[in-house]
Amino acid sequence: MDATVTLKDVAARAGVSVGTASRVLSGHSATSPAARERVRAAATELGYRVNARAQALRSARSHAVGLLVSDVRNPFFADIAHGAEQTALASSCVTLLANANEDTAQQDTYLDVFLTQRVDGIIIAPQGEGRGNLRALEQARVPLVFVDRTVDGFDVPSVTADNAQGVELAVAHLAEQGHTRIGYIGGPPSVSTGRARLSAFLEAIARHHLDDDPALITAGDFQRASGGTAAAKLLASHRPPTALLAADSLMAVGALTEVRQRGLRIGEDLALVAFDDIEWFGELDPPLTVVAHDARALGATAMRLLLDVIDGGTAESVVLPMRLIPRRSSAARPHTAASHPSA
Amino acid sequence: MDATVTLKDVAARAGVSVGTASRVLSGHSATSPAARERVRAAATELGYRVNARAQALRSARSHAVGLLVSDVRNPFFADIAHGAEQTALASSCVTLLANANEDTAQQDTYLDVFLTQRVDGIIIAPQGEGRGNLRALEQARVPLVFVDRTVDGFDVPSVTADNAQGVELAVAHLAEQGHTRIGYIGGPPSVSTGRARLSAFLEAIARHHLDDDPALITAGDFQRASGGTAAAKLLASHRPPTALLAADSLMAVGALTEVRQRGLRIGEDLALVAFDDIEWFGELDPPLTVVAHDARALGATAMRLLLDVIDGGTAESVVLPMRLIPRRSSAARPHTAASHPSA
DNA sequence: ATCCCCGCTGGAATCGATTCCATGGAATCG
DNA sequence: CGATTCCATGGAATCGATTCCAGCGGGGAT
Repeated sequence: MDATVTLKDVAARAGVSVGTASRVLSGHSATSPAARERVRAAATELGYRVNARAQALRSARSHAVGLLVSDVRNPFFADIAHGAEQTALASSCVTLLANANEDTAQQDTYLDVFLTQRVDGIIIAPQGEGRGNLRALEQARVPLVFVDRTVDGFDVPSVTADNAQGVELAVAHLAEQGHTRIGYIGGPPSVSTGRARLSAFLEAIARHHLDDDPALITAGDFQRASGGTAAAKLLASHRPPTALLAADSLMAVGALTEVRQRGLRIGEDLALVAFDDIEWFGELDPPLTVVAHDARALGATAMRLLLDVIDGGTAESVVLPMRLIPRRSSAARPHTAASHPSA
Repeated sequence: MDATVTLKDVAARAGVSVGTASRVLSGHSATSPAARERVRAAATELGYRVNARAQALRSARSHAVGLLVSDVRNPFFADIAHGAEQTALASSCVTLLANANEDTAQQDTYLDVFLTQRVDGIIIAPQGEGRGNLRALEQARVPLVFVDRTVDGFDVPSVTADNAQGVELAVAHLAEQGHTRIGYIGGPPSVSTGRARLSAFLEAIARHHLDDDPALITAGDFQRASGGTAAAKLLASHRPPTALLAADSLMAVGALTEVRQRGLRIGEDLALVAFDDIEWFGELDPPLTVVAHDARALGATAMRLLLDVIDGGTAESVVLPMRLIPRRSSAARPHTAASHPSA
């Protein structure tokens, strides 16, 4: 049971050489049944556990992969982390967790640590323009997979959500309810999902012949507070929107708070649709309509891709579908909204 | 920039032996300024990065620590993970994340993986009675720290919340509002926090001379669904409670849903207080009164303790205080509750 | 019966970094 | 000026597991 039991000890107890012991335990080369049995018995009796560090030094694999997200406290990334980690475990790989905290410098710090630890591969929801260590990764030929986000100019397999489809679902849903003025609370242009969702929104607006007033377009930073600021700006405008579409869940919560403080009722005076489903969005009052992707599947798929690349395969990027989950927050119809007390 | 640059390459380029190169880069032994400069320059030019695996094999430290929680998707554990991980990073240690999924078998699987990876130490929010691999850890003398929960019979430093104080705060708060019949939705007796909070509740009830009707005590499993079941049972009883106290956040959400479905209004017909503050509890309608501990501090403190133990120190267990955050969900006064429509 | 082949084995090299040991040269002191 | 000390350094052993290589013995084929 002691962690300091080494292969040499096992070999000695079994009365064979370390070479034979290794062959038996890794099961690769031919070994005699007698040796096999004795080595296995010795290993069990001594509580032998292979030293992954030594193994990693000799062979190329370390059975450790890095996962770099912006913040696990964001339920969306927590789901990704969980999906990735469970998939890794099934291949007996450990997951090194890293939070970039929306900070490019810390992202670089962690990539450096990953490189030093000689991980077998890295899954990352990248920040910024991909200058710093992201390039170093490519040059070091470390298997890499992007999840949720991508960076232009990198030939790296990715697992993303179908943002265009998601936006279309949301806009179509609101248009169907009769809304023509939809206020958009977007993400930062420095993140690929921020850019993709904005352009998809502009296209969807045009496709559905809705109001393309530039005053209806705002941008936040995917954090809660910015959602409130954006909502305030939209609602204070000359002709306020009758519906809001927020590009992520945290900004949606910020918007929700702001709307309430203005005495407006979501789902009655104003419709609200958010990206990313979070377990408790259905518990809010009113429950929030969302365009959701399966974050856990995102993480699990990314890990599968990564393990494939590590094994020498050539992974193809995957785009997962989004789906609309209509709840009460988008029950508002514009005529009602038109009569709401202006702020 | 290539990951395959080795110390030998650096030494060759600097025109010194590997021994000298190692001494310069680790900065331990005396080296001449000339050698220092040449080695450093060579290392930078080649983009040398020490191989942590090889380093770990030779020296005792691997600069990797394991963190085992039941589920990162639980915001409480996500906070712990974040706090722990950031603290580890400051000591340039990586954090291996593991989800036990409330499953003792998977907990054992992960402990095994950690042992194989030869981590420097492990932080764990333990499950079960501590049979399986938890004992193996103790025997292997791997530095260990318990977080949030403990297991009887283990002499392991821990970082926990002051459950007794938290329960007292909650009960005192409700008693002050005039409640005498408080329904308790507890955790599983297999988890230390479940046991501690229940006994603290019984003591607090006695101390405040409140109704000690055994029908007011229920237990769940810290998962959402069980909170709903428990609430249903409490509310269907002959003399339903006028206030509910839930031993964790997920069960509180379950109870909330159940209460709503019965047409009762939290904060008016019935008071609800929950353990664990979660960012969006203030966004619920009504905002939830909670007894909270700083989960991030819990994780950060646990990591500090662990790093201390790894460095040969003898860490003392820490008990962090809890505090009451009163919000509208506990504004209900019992006389109102008494007149609510019975289910 | 001889030869060859194949399965199994022990021994040794290897991965990359650390650290001990011995040595050479310079510096210091009597 | 000679002897002792000390500092910097190169070389080698080491950590634990894998894998190549050579050899040994047995069985089958001719």
